[in-house]
Amino acid sequence: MDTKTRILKAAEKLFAERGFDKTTVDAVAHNAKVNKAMIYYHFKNKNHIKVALFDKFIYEVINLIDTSMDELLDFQSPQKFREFFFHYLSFWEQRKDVLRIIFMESLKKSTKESSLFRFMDIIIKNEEDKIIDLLKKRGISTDYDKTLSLIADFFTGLIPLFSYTLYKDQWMKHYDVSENEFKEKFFQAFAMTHLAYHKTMEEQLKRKG
Amino acid sequence: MDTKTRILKAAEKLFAERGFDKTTVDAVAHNAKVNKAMIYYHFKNKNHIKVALFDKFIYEVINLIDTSMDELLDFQSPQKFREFFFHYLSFWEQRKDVLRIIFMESLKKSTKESSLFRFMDIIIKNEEDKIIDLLKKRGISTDYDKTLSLIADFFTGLIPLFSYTLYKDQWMKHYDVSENEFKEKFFQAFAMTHLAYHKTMEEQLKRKG
Amino acid sequence: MDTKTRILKAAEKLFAERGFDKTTVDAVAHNAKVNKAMIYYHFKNKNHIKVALFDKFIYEVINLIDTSMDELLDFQSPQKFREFFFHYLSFWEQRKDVLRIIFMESLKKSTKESSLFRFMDIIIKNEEDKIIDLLKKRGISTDYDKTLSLIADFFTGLIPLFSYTLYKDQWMKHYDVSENEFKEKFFQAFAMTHLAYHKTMEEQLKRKG
Amino acid sequence: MDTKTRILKAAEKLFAERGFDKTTVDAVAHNAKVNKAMIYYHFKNKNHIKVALFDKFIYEVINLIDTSMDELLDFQSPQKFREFFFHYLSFWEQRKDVLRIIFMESLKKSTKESSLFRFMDIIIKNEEDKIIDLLKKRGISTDYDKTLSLIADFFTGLIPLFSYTLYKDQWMKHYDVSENEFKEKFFQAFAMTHLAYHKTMEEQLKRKG
DNA sequence: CATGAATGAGCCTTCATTCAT
DNA sequence: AATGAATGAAGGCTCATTCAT
Repeated sequence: MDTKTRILKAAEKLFAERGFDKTTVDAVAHNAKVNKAMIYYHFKNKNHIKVALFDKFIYEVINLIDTSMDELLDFQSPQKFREFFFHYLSFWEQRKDVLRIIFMESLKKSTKESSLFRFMDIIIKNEEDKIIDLLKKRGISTDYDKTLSLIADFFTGLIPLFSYTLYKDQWMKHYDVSENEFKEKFFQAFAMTHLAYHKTMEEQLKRKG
Repeated sequence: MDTKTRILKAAEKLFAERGFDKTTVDAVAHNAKVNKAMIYYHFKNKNHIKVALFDKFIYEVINLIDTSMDELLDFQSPQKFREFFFHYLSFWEQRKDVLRIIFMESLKKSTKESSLFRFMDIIIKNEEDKIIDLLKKRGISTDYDKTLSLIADFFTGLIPLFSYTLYKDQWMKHYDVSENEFKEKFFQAFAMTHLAYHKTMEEQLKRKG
Repeated sequence: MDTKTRILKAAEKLFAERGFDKTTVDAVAHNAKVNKAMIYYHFKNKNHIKVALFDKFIYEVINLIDTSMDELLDFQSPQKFREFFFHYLSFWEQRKDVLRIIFMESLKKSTKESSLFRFMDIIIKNEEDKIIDLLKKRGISTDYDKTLSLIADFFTGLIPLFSYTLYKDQWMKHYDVSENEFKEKFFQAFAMTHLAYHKTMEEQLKRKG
Repeated sequence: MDTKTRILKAAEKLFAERGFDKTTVDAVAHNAKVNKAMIYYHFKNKNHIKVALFDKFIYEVINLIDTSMDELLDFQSPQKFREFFFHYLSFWEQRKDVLRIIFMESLKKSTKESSLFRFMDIIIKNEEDKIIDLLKKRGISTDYDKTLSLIADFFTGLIPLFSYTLYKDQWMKHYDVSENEFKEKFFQAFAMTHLAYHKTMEEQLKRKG
């Protein structure tokens, strides 16, 4: 693994652990087994490590969508949706550290970091496209409220999903729940809520023609 | 306003703005128009300001529940639920700065801060009690899955609600949506999802007896 | 001596010794027997120490002029001129360290430091005023070339004087000349050159009426 | 232009601009469009670049004297002196960057750099020789005060000349004087002062026999 | 000759915390 | 309760110099 990658790996780990501001460049260097000056050889400054981390993440998200998300979205078949859901979840679980950093940074009122919206946009846009395709295929109207859909996807779809990923460990420990039970019941809750939204939407559209 | 309160106010504002770690004690002192040493007269150290902030918040949450949340929860009457929802929301919007800080801190993997769970517990416990009361009053079984309920309340109820509060400004700006439209549609989305969960639950229990 | 003064004294000494850029804030702190952080308590940054130094110097120059330079300029009486000259010189010799710093900094092409001109202006302006007074008193025309006078005062009056002050030690050592001989002969040289200029000027003006 | 020359050119430019200490080897490398390590291939260290620069300069000064300063010094003919003066000046103006560096460095109290004296010596020595030749040719005594002559040449001859060169740009800008006026009047001032010295000297010697 | 990467020491600046009054 | 000054320990960043290729 080359120096730059080692630095990014270490930074990701430490930023997620302690937060960006509490992580020292020294610590990153040490953790990456790299001379501190090397960090400034590869990155303009501490902030730029974060930027690089986020850029790389966005790139991976785009890749995920391009390579493995074809035809996966099917609310009709419970079995297929289940598969898709857990596959999707596992991707975010693998990137939970970057997710964590993005959320931490996006929570600062003073943030100029728009990475949260940058990648949320990508995902939602993709989902929207899929849904419109689906509706068209089934001969259903696509004349739905885009803003409502956006809000629902963001706050009742993605946010719960990411929160699950980010608070999973703390949650299991605090409520003394096993991973399997947690996973299974979160899926049930998610299906009962966000999925309910998609079904309601579809029915409304069907009635329209 | 006395010194201690001024310090807490300033800290709340700045922590929310820049994050706890990026906020200097100097800045807090300056913003509170207080000599820096006074901060150490009133608080053991920087971390204790945060602790005091969180404690005060928990206290307020308990107060909210004790004083103004009687009989408000009624999923049967849409009008009443609507009222309750916005009343409830306005409380969180008033405390959004502390909420922001709590979430930021709770996202750190290394956090020993349990404030998020501390106050989530209070709210969920309260809601549970209300629901059980309601079920009993209607003669419905109270034999529901506690863990599932907890998960649903946490991830599909409170988390979307708080996220709405915390990302509201960024959201409106990024998607160029007016506050009224945003508010109204968020309510719709929330009703379609989390409320759907409560209804499904109730029906299941009714069948049980 | 208070902290701020100690810092300035130490900075003056070290900047003159090693140059501004080669002097570390650590060294200043150490030399002033002050905690390094105190420097940043009293001065915004390293550069501001220099600024404060220069400002103080300008202030002293103004003071010198206001308090002790009345009626001293008299090219007619060799004895009086001699006295004046050495008195004047001794002032600059006392401030040679700041002078040295000002010259070093002003030599940088990229300098935004105008301190050299700031204080040269003050001195030249003062000298001009004196000369005009003198000429008027003697009923001589004051219609002389201001720019020429400025150039002459600057490059053949002040610059040699300051250079003498600044290179004195190196000079004596390099050419193995005693202080007395050096002083005396520099005076002779100065009298033969810059004084010659003043005399030539006066004669020309006399002829004009 | 070969690498070594490019490095020297870049160093000269940057040292003059920012000062030796404020110039980084990186900047020199970048400016010379040379890999940083190449600098250490050609020069022992940063300081040696300066040394090389000064050595080259001394060499050029010697060359100047050897090739183009024969019989130029003639205080008798104003026209000839004028020509000589501006020719001489133009040489220094071409080397103003090195001159600037030499002066900056020589001003440091702690300097071990003797380059200023090294090249001043060469020039003064040369001038002295010329003058002695001249005096002999005219049958005038050569029994003059060497130290006085040295001091006069240094502080009222060369120093004003170099100062003119080094402060020219700042001066013109600060006092809003055109280059032509500045040049012409500086010559006048110089003639009235330093030239006056030479004339006085000669007269004194003539009287001696 | 040439280059990209590496290194250790050090520099300016900041910060949480304390002290004397 | 209040304040200005002080302190030690970092923290981010830079720099001269070197190495491997």
